[in-house]
Amino acid sequence: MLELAVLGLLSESPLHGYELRQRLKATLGTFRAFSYGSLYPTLRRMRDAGWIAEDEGDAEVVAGAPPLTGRRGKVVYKLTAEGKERLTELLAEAGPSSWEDETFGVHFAFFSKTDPEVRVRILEGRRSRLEERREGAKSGLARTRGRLDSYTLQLQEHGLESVDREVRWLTELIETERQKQPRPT
Amino acid sequence: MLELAVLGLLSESPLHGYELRQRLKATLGTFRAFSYGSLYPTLRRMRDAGWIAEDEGDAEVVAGAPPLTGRRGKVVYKLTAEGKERLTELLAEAGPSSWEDETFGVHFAFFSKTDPEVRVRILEGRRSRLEERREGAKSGLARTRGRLDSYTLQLQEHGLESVDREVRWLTELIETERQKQPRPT
DNA sequence: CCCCGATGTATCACCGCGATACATCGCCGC
DNA sequence: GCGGCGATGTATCGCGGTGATACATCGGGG
Repeated sequence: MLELAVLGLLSESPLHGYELRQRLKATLGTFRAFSYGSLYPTLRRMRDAGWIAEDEGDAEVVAGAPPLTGRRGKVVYKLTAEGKERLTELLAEAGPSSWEDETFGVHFAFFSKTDPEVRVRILEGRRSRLEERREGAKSGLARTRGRLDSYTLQLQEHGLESVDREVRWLTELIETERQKQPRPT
Repeated sequence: MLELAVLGLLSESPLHGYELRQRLKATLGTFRAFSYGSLYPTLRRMRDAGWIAEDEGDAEVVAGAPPLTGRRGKVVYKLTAEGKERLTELLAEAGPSSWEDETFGVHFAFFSKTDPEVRVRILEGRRSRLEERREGAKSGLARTRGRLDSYTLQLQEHGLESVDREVRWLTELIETERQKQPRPT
């Protein structure tokens, strides 16, 4: 969810749309881009909801000559108090929604702001989710193996390996987290 | 794109929505699911466009007693002549749209129906796309390395490895294709 | 005999994408 | 000195896909 990412980035420093998008790319890497087509509407939505506000200060930079076409100046956003609360809330979210393909990466990117215990729960949830998926695909594959042409088969197998690889990655991460958190219970 | 997948599956045998979805899962594996929320609207759209038609034959199975709530019986779809043409057209598509993350897998799943030369072009296009992405992410990473916290960094690196892995997979596939197609030019 | 899980069709609100438009700024080359 | 071009910057639109939800039927096992 874009909302979390925006909140997370703004919690470090005020930014405007363009910068936000740059940071998004730098933070999420190959994993996800987030186009302007979703950024700007989201920004508006969040401003209306009160999580973020337009930061006066250098908004007037270009405010002299060109009021043509209805003034389009740089708009800097910053986190409000409610926004900070909302961020805390979202970071604490450890349910199924934080395990999904699209969401997990965003959560992970802001793990340094997340409670250690929540971190482990998200990691484990994600892993079970992937394991389920893997088992489902495996048994499905076993059932239909003969009937599939070689390309379909290769796609399945490559997919399976990808999932497997992520499971191993997660397992390592969980291990590391546990060492940092000797005995949580 | 769902359209291609539906066309591809129906080209083998007539199916109704539920079966279609099962086949979709079996064909695409972990790669993609396609929910009913997109399947049914797409089916309707395609029927209106004339690519597919409702197959009379066992549509009347339950047609006796329960006309309550506006009869909801099993609807079997089959490919029309125009649909067959459309399928051919889509299979020949080797432009950027066939290299995208979401699209590529679908194209690949139906590679056995695709012209060998087109196969190679799609594979190569996909590979360049991924290589670009990898280089972009790499240089971005190099630029911001110090400033990133360890989680963000790990996310980036895992993503990079995933991309790299797919590139290698594609390279093998291209190799294999070339051996089947000794000298195309 | 009843309930439950599989089969089956359908809709809705929401989200994010890609294309597109438009405007300004700074710098490089001619 | 000036013209163009790439980076910076904000914004909208249509579309396709998702997840939740609703509802109905059927077969089989407790």
